[in-house]
Amino acid sequence: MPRPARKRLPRELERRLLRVPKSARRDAAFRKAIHQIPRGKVATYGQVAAAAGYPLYHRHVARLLRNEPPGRLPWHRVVGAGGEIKLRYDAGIEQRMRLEMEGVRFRGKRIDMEAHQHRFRPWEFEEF
DNA sequence: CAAGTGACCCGCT
DNA sequence: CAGCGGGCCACTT
Repeated sequence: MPRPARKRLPRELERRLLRVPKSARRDAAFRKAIHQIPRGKVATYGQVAAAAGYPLYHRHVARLLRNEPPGRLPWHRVVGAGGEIKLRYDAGIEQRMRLEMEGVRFRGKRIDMEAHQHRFRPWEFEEF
């Protein structure tokens, strides 16, 4: 008896489910969320994580941004809770300047979140 | 394998 | 407002 032909999953599905590590899926979701933040708006690490479907993963968003090669993501639009810049030294200055260039206004050390909070649309992140 | 660490966050002093 | 502790999870030591 010939071996019954084994059904093969569609390539794309297989790649997503089997080949791609979980962390890569997460990071992709994080990047996607960060790309959604428009000029002049900001979101916190925690909000990005939650919008990407991974609440509690705020630290991972930070780690991604730290490792990500510069130039691809609008990294400066991701801030700490309450609109606080978490980067230190020069990096912190740069982030603030980039935001101010986009019209983001600060009250003291913090961003005026009332005015610049980005609201994610949940349905855009229902994965696959 | 345990302990420490981080572009975090929240609650409580 | 500052500092501390606990929580979180992956990575490093």
